[in-house]
Amino acid sequence: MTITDVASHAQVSTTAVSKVLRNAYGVSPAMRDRVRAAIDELGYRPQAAARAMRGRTFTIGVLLPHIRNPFFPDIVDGMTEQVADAGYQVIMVQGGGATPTAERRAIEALVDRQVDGILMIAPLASRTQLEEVAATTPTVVLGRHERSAVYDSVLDDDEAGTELAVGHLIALGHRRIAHIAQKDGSRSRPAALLHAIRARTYERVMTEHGLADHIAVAATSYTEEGGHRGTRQLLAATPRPTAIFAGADMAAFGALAALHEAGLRVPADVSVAGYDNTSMAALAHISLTSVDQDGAIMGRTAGRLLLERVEGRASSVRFVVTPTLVPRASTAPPP
Amino acid sequence: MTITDVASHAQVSTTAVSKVLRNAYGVSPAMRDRVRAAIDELGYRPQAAARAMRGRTFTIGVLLPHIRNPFFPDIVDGMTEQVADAGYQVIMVQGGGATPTAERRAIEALVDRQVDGILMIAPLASRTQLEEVAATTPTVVLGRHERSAVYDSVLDDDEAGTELAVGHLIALGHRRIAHIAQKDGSRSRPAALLHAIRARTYERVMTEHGLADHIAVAATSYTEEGGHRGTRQLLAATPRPTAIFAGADMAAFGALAALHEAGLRVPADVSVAGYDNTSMAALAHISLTSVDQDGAIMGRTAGRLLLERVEGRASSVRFVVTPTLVPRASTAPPP
DNA sequence: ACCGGGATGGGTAACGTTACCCACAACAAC
DNA sequence: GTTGTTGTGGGTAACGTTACCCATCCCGGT
Repeated sequence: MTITDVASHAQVSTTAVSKVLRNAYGVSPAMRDRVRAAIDELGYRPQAAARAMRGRTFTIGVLLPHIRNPFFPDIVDGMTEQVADAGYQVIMVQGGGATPTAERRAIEALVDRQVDGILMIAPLASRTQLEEVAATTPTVVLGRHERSAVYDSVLDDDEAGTELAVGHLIALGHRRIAHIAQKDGSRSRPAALLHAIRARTYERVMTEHGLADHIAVAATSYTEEGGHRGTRQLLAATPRPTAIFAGADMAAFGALAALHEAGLRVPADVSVAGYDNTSMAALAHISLTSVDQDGAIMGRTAGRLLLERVEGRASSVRFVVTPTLVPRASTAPPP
Repeated sequence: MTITDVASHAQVSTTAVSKVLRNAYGVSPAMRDRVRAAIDELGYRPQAAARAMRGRTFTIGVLLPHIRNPFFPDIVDGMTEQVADAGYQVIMVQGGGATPTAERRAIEALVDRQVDGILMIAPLASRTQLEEVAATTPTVVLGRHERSAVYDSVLDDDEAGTELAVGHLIALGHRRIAHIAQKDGSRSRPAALLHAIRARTYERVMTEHGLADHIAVAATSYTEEGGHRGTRQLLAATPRPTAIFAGADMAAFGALAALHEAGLRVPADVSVAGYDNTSMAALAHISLTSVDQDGAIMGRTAGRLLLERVEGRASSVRFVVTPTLVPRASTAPPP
């Protein structure tokens, strides 16, 4: 079932069919209808691979660190909503999270498949690597703060978000506030990555409030397991922290588990705050104070920017959303 | 950067390069080394689209109902682990969950991209539709109980799992046990889908224990929102149920939220059990009794079966995992 | 009657890779 | 010496689609 079959069935040339498929110029309404009818009748569907050889694949690739984080679906759904109408399909690949090698392979997989645009969520790769990809394929990077002339950026103001969270804990009277950060395996360790910003801002805010001596960071990862391990490290200190600011809700969940195992009550003994305001954080049994960033808008914007780039825009755009604090029951004044 | 460039750089034919790339027969070790060197030197990467025109794409497509359910990552990770060594890349598409139209589009997207194999997780499509796809592309269906000669099945013994959960509640002394099920939008409504099995088995177990009069089902969806809405429906009955068996952990989380809002304590007033034993269920603050099924093994097996089919196996395989019950603090004797 | 130009449709050469064949050399068996 | 056989390498025609170009036709203006 190829374009040739459709052409002979509709008594037109393959060129005509191709034009109809692409809404190209030079087709009379009569022919369009005839071709459309033939396509429906035969149930024809164009092969993406053959299209890729000459033109577009109508595919947007999304690189996710992993699909465990409940914040990513918001982004992906926003993206899908935005590009579906234009006939684009969203495909996702997992980047393997902590190891830059796995991420690199995932990005290459998207490039090899000639997707028309790539959204990379918090990639670990060096800026040079990202720009190499962006030189070939329209690219939007989400969650990194550096500016680039070749790709667009969509990000949350992580400084503001961190200030909100840490400021909230300080306002409650906490002084020994610890932080759970993500340690990535990359040698280059781009300082512009969101977790680096959050960690740095945590230290800055602590210092500005005269709490530099109480800075304590467990560099594990933004996962449940990382939060668990990080909390155990932090609890080993004497005196132990009275509050923990986790760089992501997932890590905060792990922190809650570790605190419970240690026999500590939240928030009576230790307060916990997260970041991302995932739906799980709102559950009554968890009720996690968290920083909210609008993932759906970020996803939609990323989609729009990619479509613009596919259509030819060359200038670089930077879109920043402002986070808000959602205080819940996991934070309270220190004991 | 094409195969021709590599060929001329290595002073061999394109055929030779192609053979090396595919590990095909008819290459001397000397030539293989020479070609490999040229490939590395030039940083050549084969274009998936061009390969797809003649041969394989080395891509496995995974259809997910959505990426919000924390059980799916286990499956995807198992799959990835299994096929990565063979050089395959896993790409994921979202099926839109409740609407068969969105799912159909997602499946078509995978077929159009000529993936070498497809894993469909709990698809809603009719068996006929699935078999049409499977006739063209090696297919593994996860979470459906019907037998097919053209695709392989990987599933959890949902009858056994449901018996464990409902039996556990009955053994605790509950009689008014309600169920939260998934209502799919399909007209055909395949009875072999996992949620249909769970609902049917729930009714059977209740009946077998003489509790037919206490059967109460809220047909919403296996999501947090569905669990929330379903629970509100169930609580409207008088007398209200003393236990809720949600067909999935996600729905159980929604149930916990709704119960909390209604001022009911878990498990003192109402017990709650889920299915999937997601990592969230284990959190101390939630401590949800749940049915565990090994997603990693299911994913690995699905990967193995797909690779076998790509290699030519035509017979049909069915792989069933046996679930276990993980009792936690969300279930207790009725008040 | 002639010309110009817009609208419409088609012919055809790519795109990068692989499957299928064939060619040749080296060597063993008769 | 002839005949297979095996190992090794290359030539080439596809695969399905689109971009580019060219051929008509029709209409209005001179």
